Amino acid sequence: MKNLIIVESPAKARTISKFLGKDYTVKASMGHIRDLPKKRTGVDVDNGFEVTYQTDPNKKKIIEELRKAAMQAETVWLATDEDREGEAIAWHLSEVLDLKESKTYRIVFHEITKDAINQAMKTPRPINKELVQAQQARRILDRLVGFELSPLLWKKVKPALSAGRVQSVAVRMIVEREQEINKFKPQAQYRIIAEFRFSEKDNETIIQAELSKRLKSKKKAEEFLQNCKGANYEIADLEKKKAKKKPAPPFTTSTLQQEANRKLGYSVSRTMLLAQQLYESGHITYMRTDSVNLSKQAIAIAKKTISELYGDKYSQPRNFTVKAKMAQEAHEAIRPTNLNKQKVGADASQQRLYELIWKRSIASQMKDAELERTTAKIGISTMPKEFLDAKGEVITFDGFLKVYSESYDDQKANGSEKILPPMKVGDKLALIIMKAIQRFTQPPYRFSEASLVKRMEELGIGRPSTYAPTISTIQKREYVEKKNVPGEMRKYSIIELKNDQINETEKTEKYGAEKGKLIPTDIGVIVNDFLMKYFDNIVDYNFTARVEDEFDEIAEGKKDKKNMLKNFYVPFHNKVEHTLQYSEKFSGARLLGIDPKTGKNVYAKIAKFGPVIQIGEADDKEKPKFASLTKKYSLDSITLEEALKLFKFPYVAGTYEGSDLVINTGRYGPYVLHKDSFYSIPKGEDPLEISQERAIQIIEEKRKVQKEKVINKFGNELAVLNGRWGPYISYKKKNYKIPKDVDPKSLTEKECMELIDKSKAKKGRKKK
DNA sequence: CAGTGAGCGAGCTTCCGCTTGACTT
Repeated sequence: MKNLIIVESPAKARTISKFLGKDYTVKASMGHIRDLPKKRTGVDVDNGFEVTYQTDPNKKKIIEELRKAAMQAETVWLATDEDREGEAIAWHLSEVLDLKESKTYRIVFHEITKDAINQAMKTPRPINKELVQAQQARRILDRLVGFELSPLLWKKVKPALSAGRVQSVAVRMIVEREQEINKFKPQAQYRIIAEFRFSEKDNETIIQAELSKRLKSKKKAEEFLQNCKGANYEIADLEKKKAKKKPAPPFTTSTLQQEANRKLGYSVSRTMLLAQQLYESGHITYMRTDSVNLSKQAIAIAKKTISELYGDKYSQPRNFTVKAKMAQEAHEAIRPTNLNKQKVGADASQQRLYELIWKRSIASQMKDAELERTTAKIGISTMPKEFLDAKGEVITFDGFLKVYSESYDDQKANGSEKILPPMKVGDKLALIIMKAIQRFTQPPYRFSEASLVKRMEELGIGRPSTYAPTISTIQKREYVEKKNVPGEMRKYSIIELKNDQINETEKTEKYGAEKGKLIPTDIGVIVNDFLMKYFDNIVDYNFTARVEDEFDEIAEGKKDKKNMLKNFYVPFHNKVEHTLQYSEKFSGARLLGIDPKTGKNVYAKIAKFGPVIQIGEADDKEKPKFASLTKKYSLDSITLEEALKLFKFPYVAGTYEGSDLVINTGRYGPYVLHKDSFYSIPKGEDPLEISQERAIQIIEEKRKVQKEKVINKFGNELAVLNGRWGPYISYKKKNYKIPKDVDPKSLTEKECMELIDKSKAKKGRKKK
């Protein structure tokens, strides 16, 4: 073997090996090949922050393969990504594979084309040791922060919690957003809208207009309408303005996650899974990137495709520059590998994601859209200083809008693109109706997974490869929950002026409802309070930005890794030690009041197994009593009355079939206990209010499901069962799918075994 | 994929970034 090229991703390796001849073998490292130990820090803080690396046991096979290939090769080309992590991977490879400097070259390329690779091989360079040092500094800092703060949380708050440079700031953003919303006091204002028609020409067209300012009180709104009684209206001024809209740049990981969430309703992890599948089948470029750059070749193909599909006048090749603060741009933007393919993907959800990527990439290479915005000012004879505005917008050239337009989180469904009828200054208008509608100012929106990623990217916290995992971590630790907020009802008033009569009516509206948003839990709030109190420097929004600057200086050789780490670690570690020794247990205890029965204090706090109510003090002779909070309540809002009710558990809701129906809450939520069997009470029901009838209903429902569960049984190990997602085959504790066109009831034992064999065979193929 | 139902104890938990499998529905 003459040449061995090592890249990070196997899909990339496959593509490259197609370009290159027999003299080249291309292999993938599958990311990092070794790391700090799993169970201990692996950093000798007293000895210049020397580290111990361990090879990942799952990577043994790959490493052996690479080592063998490297020994056989005349030349080894380390072609990992051109960023801090990629440089470190190259260095680890050279260490672990014991590569000889004389036959090892470090190369980088940004486009996966034959030319780019050949060019890269003409300009090899040694491994950049400073950049590797910077990566080590990053890794060590994250490890020390995570492995010192987490155990502190176990001791002071609750076991099995975690904290880190990235996740703790993400939680902080969600907690603070919720606090802002709770603090928010809506202000009422009045919006004046009016409908007119022309009094001297065509009577059909209705013109809608609005007062540009809002009126602060009901009194002012009434006055305004009073003053309009008997008024004449005419067009006082007409203004036409030309405007342009530019297409958004091609997708990065973060913008793809946001748009797929807004337009397709995909979660961040679903988007990444589908994108990975598209990437592995060769349909799109790499999906973890912070670059908006397109290759020259891609721009050229886009130009050709746009001309063919829409005509030359729609094409406008463009280069975009990065917006993201800490972008490292090791890859291109996310785009179709073949921009002339409009539709690809193995299933509907892949196709929809691909279509989105295709449209965004193509639109980014198209002309600006041109618009004409018209504003007509309508004069009111009784109030010479006030004007109502009628606004219209016409698209004079659609440009990129032909293909794609970006969505926004706060997009309001008010269809602003209205067209105004032809009119001129002096045209007289007749009022049909004028309304003063009470409107309330709005609190900020809660974060969705995607808008959280957007904010993280703005602050430079996390990387494209970690956005999705971070979001799942903070949910797994139960710091935040993804939930729907039902919203509440409120009244608002409308004052109408019609035929010179003023009428007031009251209406009801729903407000504050949100879907799939991130909401902090009690534990999330308390851990954040703890970190804000003792480690505000770590959860500072600019902490990452500041250390990133220092990592850059290390990479440029201007700063020493050991000094940087020492300057951070010494005060940090002292603070950890000090907190460990001197601070009380941090339970977020809140005194709710006095228990009328015992006269003892009632607290709401976090205990070892989550949020509880405690009656009495820990150092009393008599041990305090505890009750867990049910889902409905949170620590910072539960009242004394509600808290005392929780001590009702376990209680008897009635009897059934001669046995008690006992209601209780346990490890997995509230349940009904009846004759030694447990029946979960569905989420959303208040377990304190379970009647005998409801308890019986819950039991009967479960019995019915269990009865219907077994469709067919063949011996002890094989059965056709009904599960949450429909019928399936269960065999030796493993489950197998039943094809859609097969009737599960008619399946024989033999047919079942055939299906099982088939699915095993399929798996075998996939492995290869 | 369907059942689990704590709370002295002993020993465990944890970070961020790079990758894709193995699992399944």
